[in-house]
Amino acid sequence: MARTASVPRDEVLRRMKKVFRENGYDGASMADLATRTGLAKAALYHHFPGGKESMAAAVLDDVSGWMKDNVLGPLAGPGLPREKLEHWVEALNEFYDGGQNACLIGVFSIGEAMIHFHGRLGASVKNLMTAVAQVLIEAGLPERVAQTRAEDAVIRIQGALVVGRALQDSRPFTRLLRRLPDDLLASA
Amino acid sequence: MARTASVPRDEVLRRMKKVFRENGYDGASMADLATRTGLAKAALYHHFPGGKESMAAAVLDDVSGWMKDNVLGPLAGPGLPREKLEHWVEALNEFYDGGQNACLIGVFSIGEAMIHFHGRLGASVKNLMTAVAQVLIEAGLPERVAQTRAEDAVIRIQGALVVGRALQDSRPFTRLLRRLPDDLLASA
DNA sequence: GTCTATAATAGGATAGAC
DNA sequence: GTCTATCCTATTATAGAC
Repeated sequence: MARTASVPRDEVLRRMKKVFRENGYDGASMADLATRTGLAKAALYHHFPGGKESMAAAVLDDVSGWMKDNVLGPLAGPGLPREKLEHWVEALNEFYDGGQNACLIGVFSIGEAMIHFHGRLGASVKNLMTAVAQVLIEAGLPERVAQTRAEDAVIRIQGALVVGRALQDSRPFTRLLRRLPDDLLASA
Repeated sequence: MARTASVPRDEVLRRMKKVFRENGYDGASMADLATRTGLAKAALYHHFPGGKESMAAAVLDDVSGWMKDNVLGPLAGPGLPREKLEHWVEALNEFYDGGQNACLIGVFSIGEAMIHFHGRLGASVKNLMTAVAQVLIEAGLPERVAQTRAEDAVIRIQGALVVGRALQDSRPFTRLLRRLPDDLLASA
């Protein structure tokens, strides 16, 4: 499993993730993935014998790990609610590159990818909503309000990414992130 | 242009729209489109000589027409702001079948479709945001607030469709529609 | 581990009969 | 207007040398 080659596995995953985000699952061809990772198709199959599906799964695993380390962990960890939410939106801004990157949850929820991955996509959404709601409960909001707002936050993030792509304008996303902590913490 | 055949053009467009919504542009194959419309591939090419791209364009035209008749027109027409917004969410509920149908704006904003249609997608989003903002201005909200809320409404609709798909649960969308008019008209 | 070459299949598009 | 049959390219995937 040790990888000492020219393109480290992390970088391969990073580049594949970019291809999937831009083209979706059905729109991402092995030729794309090979060219953009800098590896020949056969080399990709060496690392991911399951083909495109296992490449997408590996990318999702990588994203899940990042989310656990940079979002779910910090949200569940110590700190003031507001500070944790501020840290969260900063992490989101980085992850989605200010709204320029699509989210794989949206992109993989149609076509062939939906068949393979809908379970994981739903779980990711649920985990995030639960983690955000928990922070809002810590902040003193009633559970029901916390859950409604957490759902609304995830909805808005996904929606802002879609609208931003359609308009080719990252401002809806950055505007959203700026007011999200205040909106979430407003008195009930 | 008169069409007297077994499957009328409107029905063909309806079925193609369904295929594109479920599979995206890159994920919708000519074989799918042929099977699901009930026409042979060659018959589809007879009606849409431009191939898949012009089929998607025709579907987008059809949707634009529906939106103009059922959303943009009514929003710009006579009536109380609240009644127009209530009518709007009813139309959305019908159009997205209670959240079960994806929106082509989101689905076509990646891959090959993004290249062909990003202009139209952005225009659709802008038109809707403008129409909603105008109703809010009629309702007495300051222009800046109206625009912010209209953007937020479109963002939430798109986001609720994505989250609903990922969770395979239409409730986020129906919940959103229920509170949308109140949220939009709340005092500034 | 990586490559070139190639097999096997699916995809978009067309020809030509009816 | 619709069909069957076909073409050509792209696509997924593998073989086998290095």
